[in-house]
Amino acid sequence: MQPIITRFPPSPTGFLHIGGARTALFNWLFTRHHGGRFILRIEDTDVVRSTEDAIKAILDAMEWLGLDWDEGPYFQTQRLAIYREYLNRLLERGHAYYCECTPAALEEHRQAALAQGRKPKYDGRCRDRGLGPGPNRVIRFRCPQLGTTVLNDLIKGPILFDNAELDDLVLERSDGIPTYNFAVVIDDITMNITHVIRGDDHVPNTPRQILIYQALDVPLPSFAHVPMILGQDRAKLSKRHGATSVMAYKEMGYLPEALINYLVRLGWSHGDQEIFSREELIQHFSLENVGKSPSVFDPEKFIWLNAHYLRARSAESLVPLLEPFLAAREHPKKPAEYLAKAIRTLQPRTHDLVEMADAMNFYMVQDVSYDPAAAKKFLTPNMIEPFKKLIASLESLELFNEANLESAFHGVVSEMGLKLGKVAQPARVALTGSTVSPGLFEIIDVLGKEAVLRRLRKAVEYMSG
RNA sequence: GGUCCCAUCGUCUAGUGGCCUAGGAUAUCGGCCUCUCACGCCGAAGACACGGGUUCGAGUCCCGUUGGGACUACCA
Repeated sequence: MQPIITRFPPSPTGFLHIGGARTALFNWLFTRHHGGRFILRIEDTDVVRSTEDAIKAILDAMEWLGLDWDEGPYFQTQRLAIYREYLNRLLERGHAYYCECTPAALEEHRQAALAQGRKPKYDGRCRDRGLGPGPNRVIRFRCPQLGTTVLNDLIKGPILFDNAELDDLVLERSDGIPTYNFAVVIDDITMNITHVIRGDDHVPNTPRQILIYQALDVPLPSFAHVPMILGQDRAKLSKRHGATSVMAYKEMGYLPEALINYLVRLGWSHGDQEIFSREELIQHFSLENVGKSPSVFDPEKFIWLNAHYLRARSAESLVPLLEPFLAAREHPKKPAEYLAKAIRTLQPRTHDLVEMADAMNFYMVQDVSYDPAAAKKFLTPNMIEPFKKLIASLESLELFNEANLESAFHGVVSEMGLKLGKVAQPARVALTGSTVSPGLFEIIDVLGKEAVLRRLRKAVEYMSG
């Protein structure tokens, strides 16, 4: 059995988006599962729209997601000689021909056909003129007009196309650069690609590509077309659906393992399992379990997964990931140990790193500012006495740990004949400025004796003033 | 318009003719836990688009209808 070789061929005309990332992921998983080779190929034949920035952005995103490749990146614009060679073979065998129709004339034809309700396809007027090379001439593929072409799709099953529906597509532009449909075939042939796994928006292209394989008399790879990812309006996911770039999610505080897990479950399943480690994914992934229908991108489920992975990670590993977000909020640097301890209290309470960085605020500042409503409700003069007792009790504590803190609190509370809640909320406001926070004793433990006493005294001052 | 694809809770999905009184997840709602908020746990509500066949039996197979989507470039 021949080794499996797949490829991911983004065109560098923009960032790596969610749909492309899932296609890359499926290719990667399929390849890793079978122990094959995964090739990265940059399809930059659209020289007008391709940019260096986009190439870098795509590579960065692949790296962030942990989708490593075994070969490449190859660039199509560096392979022009190869395309030329295959083009000559096609020309020699009469499978291709020169055409001198101008884009303007073609466009006019299209419009006319559309206006009359006819199918807008190239009419083949240069087909048999026996034209040779010349300025402003393109090379077209001589498409068989009879018969049917069958695409045996691994996901969708057999799909039949009537060749009469196809027209003579352009293989090489007038500037000598091949078009996508030609370059992709030649690359897949010369790179020995065994499985072409791509979005099903490519299905209509496939019969034309198959015809080129046949004209060249080379064997076909296997094709697998995965359904689209749609936005919430059920249209193909695009910029207008909000964030669609992979790296935008990094900036929004998402974890790569969450994106991977979310994306893989869009179209693929393994029974009822929702959470997968990368190893499990490689172990279980197969094309047979890829569904046929498109799926809607659901930010709510994605955020749930992200929160899950945020909780699953060690607090220590989160420190370097969170630091840029903290720095963006202009907090001074704190020791990693302190940050990890603080992060641990926030892990079950936040869904992403942005939320976490915001929630970190009271751990990062010198003095907290009170939420006005919270202060008004809880920092009332009747709390002065309990707070003073609390301060005295905490001051005398040798070991400032959660257990001792808890008994110190309970001591004060019962002495005053109060419920813990009566003191806890005011203390929370005093320490964090807010009525919502991690557990009181966790906070105190992280903040440390000095900061806690300082904030409690400030609160007493506030209540007295 | 033409060609092609698709169709199970709002969303992601399990289901490959009897195990389905249709399962899980998320979101929603209720309860428990509790120093607040989360987490966690328990529970509720919620789907086989419709119509014909085939079959002893259909969510599962076939046909049609409807609905949605993709493509229709010297973009990829």
